[in-house]
Amino acid sequence: MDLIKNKASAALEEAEKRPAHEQVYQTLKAQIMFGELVPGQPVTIQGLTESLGVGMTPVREAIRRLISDGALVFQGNRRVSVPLLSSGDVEQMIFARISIESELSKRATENVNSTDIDDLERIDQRLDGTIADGDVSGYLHLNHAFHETLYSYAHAPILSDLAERLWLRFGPSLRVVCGRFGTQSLPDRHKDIIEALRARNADGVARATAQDIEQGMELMAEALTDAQPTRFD
Amino acid sequence: MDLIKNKASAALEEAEKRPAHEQVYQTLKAQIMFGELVPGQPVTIQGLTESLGVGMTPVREAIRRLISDGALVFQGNRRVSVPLLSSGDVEQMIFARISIESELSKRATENVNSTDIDDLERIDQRLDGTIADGDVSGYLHLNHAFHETLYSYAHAPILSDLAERLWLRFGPSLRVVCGRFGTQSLPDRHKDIIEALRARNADGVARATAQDIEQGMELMAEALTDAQPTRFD
DNA sequence: GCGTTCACAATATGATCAAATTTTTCCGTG
DNA sequence: CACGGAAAAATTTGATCATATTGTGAACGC
Repeated sequence: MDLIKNKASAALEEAEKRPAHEQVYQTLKAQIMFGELVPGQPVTIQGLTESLGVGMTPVREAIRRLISDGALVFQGNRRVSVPLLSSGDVEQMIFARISIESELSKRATENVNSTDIDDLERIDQRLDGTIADGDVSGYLHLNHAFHETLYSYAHAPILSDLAERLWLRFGPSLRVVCGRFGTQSLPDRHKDIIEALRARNADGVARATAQDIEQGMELMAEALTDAQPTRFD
Repeated sequence: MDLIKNKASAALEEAEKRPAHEQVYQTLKAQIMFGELVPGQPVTIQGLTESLGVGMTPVREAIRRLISDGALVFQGNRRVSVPLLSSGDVEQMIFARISIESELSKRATENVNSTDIDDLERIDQRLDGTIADGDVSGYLHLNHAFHETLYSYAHAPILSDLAERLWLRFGPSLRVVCGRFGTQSLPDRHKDIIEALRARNADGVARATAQDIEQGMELMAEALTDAQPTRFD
């Protein structure tokens, strides 16, 4: 009897060399960060073993990692789900993101060469395309790529890791906001960032990054308090 | 009537009932944070299954969580070990710790009552005892307890989580520093923190916290560059 | 309503397979 | 004959799975 592989497992076949638990982790991470899972949605081990076509051990390990990342939450009674953010959570993330990511963009400015900036600009142009098309998924991927690429120039793995962890936390909720308001209402400061980068103006890059973050996160905070006026604590 | 359960036994049962993977995680976390494992030391799954007396699945899950925490590193070829910090790593952690933990102590100041401050002072007094006795292990535990308790007053779980993650990263290396120089050479600003807390001077608390962090981390940075003058990249 | 029972999902173990490191052996060279 | 290095065997460790056990929530009867 040959097992018919579904499309979810087909995505895994790309890098066949890596261990299964690593592949499951990367797959789930992308699904969470780019909002393919809805906040509050329960995540079951057995459901994933079936949809991903692997045993439960790799799935368990991936879920543990994502819980430590804050990308999933353990609901006490053996239940795991995608986190629902409170307005307090978002407020803390705004502070942390501005602190960490401003510094990352400042450090990136010290190290970039013009080729790097060109790469960044190309990503931003494609990003504009997704906004024009209303392509939410593409927008989320390219917006992340823009920031990740910028921060990679800082050569600061520990700070980058902290930033990545924060992105994982708000990914599902950001998707909800985009789904509600569309991509049109998501202004960004990427042009300012690129301009300041070309001028090698580190403080300007940091300031533009902080504004970019604040704009996006404030929008998310509003949408969340709007959607969940009451929370049961 | 045996239907009535008393609180103490219920709490005890709850502690006993924690799943094995959770217990393994907590055990390893403490061992790493308080320096019972040496930086660079390899960590094997089978070694832990024997020393902890549990199966490999709980051990694997705990290790995955700790890798996501940055408390353990995956060495490419399936090997896991306690991280060795470079001076660049320490420098990034200084920035991140000061950013996050200053904010936490600032927020804590807004929420504390005098009982909280008394608790903190009691911890600090016991901490002084361990310094006098040269009790490195006790020092590490109580120093952590002091900061964790202070930050818990901020009611900012996401920021606290980021801080905890950083503590896990430098725990093993801090232990090395203490082992080398003893506890005498570790000055802290805890008295300043408590004083500013009593005055409800949030900026003062934040400043004292930043100084406390900077002093400790700088000492660690010196000791590390001293111990590992050359690194092979 | 309350208590018991039932079904399902999660936890944990041991077995099995694969990969990597270490040790051993063998051959060639000085 | 001794030494060094490469190849191969052996051992150790990691990865995955199948299965048994346990706990949880829900349905049912009282």
